[in-house]
Amino acid sequence: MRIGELSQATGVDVETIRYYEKSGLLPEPARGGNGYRTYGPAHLERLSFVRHCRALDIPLADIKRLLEFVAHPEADCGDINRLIDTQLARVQARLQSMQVLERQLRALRGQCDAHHTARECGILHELVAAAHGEACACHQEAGAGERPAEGAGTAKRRAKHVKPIEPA
Amino acid sequence: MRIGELSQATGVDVETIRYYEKSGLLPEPARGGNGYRTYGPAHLERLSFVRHCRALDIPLADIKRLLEFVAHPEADCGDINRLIDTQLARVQARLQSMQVLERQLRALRGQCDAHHTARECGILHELVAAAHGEACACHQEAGAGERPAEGAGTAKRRAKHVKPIEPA
DNA sequence: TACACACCCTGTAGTGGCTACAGGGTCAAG
DNA sequence: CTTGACCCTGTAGCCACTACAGGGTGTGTA
Repeated sequence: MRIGELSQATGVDVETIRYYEKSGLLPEPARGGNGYRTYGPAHLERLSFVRHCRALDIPLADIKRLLEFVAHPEADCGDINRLIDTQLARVQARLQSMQVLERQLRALRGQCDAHHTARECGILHELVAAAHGEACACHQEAGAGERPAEGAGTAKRRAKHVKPIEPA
Repeated sequence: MRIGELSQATGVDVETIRYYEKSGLLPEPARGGNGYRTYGPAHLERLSFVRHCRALDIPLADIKRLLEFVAHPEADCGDINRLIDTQLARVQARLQSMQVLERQLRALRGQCDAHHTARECGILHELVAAAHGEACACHQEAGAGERPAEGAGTAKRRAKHVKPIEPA
């Protein structure tokens, strides 16, 4: 099986497969005389495993850890549970912030109904008013009137996210 | 006002302010004899605007466009509405995928209750079984038993996301 | 035999929105 | 005269890819 066939079989981009190999998620495959990678069914399975985990939005580093558990079945599985719990908590936190965001954007969107000039646009007015520190439609219900200089540490949180891939 | 004070006043990290400037979101401020940036109330307001938009998870490129509308109030506001609609759609799509994800992870988590070895761990079993193409607890309700090689284009979608900052 | 075309290789750079240094300068207080 | 807080520029890192440049290989057809 060459890389293109593996790609076809799994629906994973060729470049992504090479990227996984470089990241240590897939073992280095054998090479033909021409230098081409040669894969077997074990590789396919492992790639599917990785992909399924990615569909659950599990970060590559965690997938690596899960793969170690697969390789060492005698280990205690407590860490697996914790890993999934962490992932679940991450997703739940994001879910909640998305819900809040949706409400806020809907409130903002409700400020402008028809075509005006930007000067008369309720949305722009809201955004500018918010910048003045005035109460805004989108954030009024957050219970936070004004909290200046409370951040600085707030931005420290980095919760990057890539939309999960559909299950393979 | 020096950059540190602006940072304090808005809760935005100093490095982030400089980053916004480099990205063209903030105008280049005047400089003192020592090369230090000097800001006025207009900068503060503009930074607050940017931050409020970021709290709504609006990408920097779109914020730039909104700022142009602020500068040109005679323009038609239709684009503003479309911009917010797009943003709302983006958030809603993500919201939905987060909801699905949460269900999936919960189903997966339910597979392991106590402490076993990894060999007996229901979670790991599920993940491995899924890699085999068998039906799994997490993805069974998606209505998709097996769709191999349907992807390839699926991974093309890149829906990056940074968790929105709390409203300033 | 000549060529086109599909596939493969490596390596590097780009995405977004920051964050974190390294390596230096400036300024006020003690 | 030193300490420390602040400021400067520039570069590299994060994540999970994606995209390309610049080359080699293998197969089918004219």
